[in-house]
Amino acid sequence: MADKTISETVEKALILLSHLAEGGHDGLSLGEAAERAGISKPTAHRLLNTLVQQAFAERPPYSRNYRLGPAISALARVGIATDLHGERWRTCLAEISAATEAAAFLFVRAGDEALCVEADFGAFLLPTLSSGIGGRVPLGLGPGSLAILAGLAESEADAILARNAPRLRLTETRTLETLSAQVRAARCNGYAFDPGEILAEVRGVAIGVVHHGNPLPMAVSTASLASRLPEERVADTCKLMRKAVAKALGAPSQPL
Amino acid sequence: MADKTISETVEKALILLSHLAEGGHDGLSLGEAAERAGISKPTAHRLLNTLVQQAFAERPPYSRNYRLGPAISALARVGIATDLHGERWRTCLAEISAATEAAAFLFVRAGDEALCVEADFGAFLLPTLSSGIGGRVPLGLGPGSLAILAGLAESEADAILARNAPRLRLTETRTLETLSAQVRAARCNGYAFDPGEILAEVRGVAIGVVHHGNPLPMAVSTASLASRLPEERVADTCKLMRKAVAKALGAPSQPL
DNA sequence: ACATATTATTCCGATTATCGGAAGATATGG
DNA sequence: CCATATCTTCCGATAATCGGAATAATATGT
Repeated sequence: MADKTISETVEKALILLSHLAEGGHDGLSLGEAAERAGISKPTAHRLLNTLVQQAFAERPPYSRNYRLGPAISALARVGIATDLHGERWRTCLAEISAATEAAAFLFVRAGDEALCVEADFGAFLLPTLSSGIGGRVPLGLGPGSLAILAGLAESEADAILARNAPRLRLTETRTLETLSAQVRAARCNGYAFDPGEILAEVRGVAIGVVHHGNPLPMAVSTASLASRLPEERVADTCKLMRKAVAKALGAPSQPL
Repeated sequence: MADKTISETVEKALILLSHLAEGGHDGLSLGEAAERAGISKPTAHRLLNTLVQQAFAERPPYSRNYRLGPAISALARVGIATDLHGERWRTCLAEISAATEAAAFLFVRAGDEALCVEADFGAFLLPTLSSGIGGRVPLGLGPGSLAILAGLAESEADAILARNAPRLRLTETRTLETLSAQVRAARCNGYAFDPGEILAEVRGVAIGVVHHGNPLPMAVSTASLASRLPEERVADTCKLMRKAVAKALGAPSQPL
């Protein structure tokens, strides 16, 4: 269905690999992994074994699951040490921060949380959910989280929201249902907006990072004082963010 | 030829991916990548495109090369933040350090260098080549480097030695040829030994990390004062290191 | 600016690996 | 110890893969 210049088998293996990250230290069982990746169990089995053989995955001694392996760790250490993409994201965030007079953040999904891996507070120090690089937020809290959820399958997003429920600061007017609706809205708008719901007077906008049409489990978000981000400027802010992210990713512009 | 439970296509793609790390920021051209991975150019082209489509690779805007992509960076950040394997390696190094009364290090290959990603100096502060976590050594200098080279194809190892020649402290008795011979010896012995050649009075032993029979571009090494590591204890030290590494990797013991 | 060499990309038919249902094995829990 | 769930292996029909050769795009030298 997709391009003819693409190997479907490898595509499945890579999807499987991406999903393995969600299992964290304990990994995923064969069935879980197969289901999340949308492939049959025998096929998943063969592909996972291939990943294991090449050390991209491994099986914890105490269980029959699969988790990310030493080869990924090696790539990770090298990637971090050589600052593989950090500089480009920092540039991206700096642009956004400068143009919007807001703090800008890059989140990546880590299991059921969003992990802040880059941040640019610009000239203004704001209280934020993640409080900067290394900070974590349960998926469902704040616009960055919502934008990441919007990139996932709806059933998966809802499952995560349910698991994170205790940490999502739910109230009478803020329920799992309203959050799920916000995720759907984000999916359809292409951005997530928090009008000061979580931290009073702090507004945020976030967009998911899309690479070649596939949503990555990453999001770029901004946070600013409500007075600095009137609703009518949200659309403009988004356009600006999308442009900056597209530049960071290279040529292929962000869709929507 | 190999196991029937393994996908050859995916195997090739993963090998390709591993080799992409060697290109650093500039990446590798199609031809280079295909050659290093040992596959034909059309196939490499298709597989690399698949990697690009899934964001595991990307093409720098200014060249036609391929390099590691945002998805790898994302996995990397998550892996580091959740300390995916760090704890196990630290335990491994601590065991080695305690048992041998020597400093212990974990190196991973980063292009033409070895990058120290974990270190345990034990009770003794020694001068070392990499001087600890984050330190870099050109491949060819020190036992850890040699052990990594020993895990590569001979032609590739020699090519790296040649490129690194200016940094390898060559002398009349220490030439590219003797180094190449040391790599071959390490490949056949299963360990690399430095009898104080680089830093006087500092001896080191290193073994490559092997996962399911495939050498990973990683090595565990020790460094201690010459008086503490007489030649006759080298074999024992190696056995001990191999056992510790096998434990760190899970069940499958280190061969040789 | 043109010609040439190099490298990347597309095409396509023969080959071969892949896919997934069903059967068998292994672990888990009562 | 048996029942249940999950994982793993088997195997033939199917469909994707492979790589040589042709073509296109880019880099290099004059």
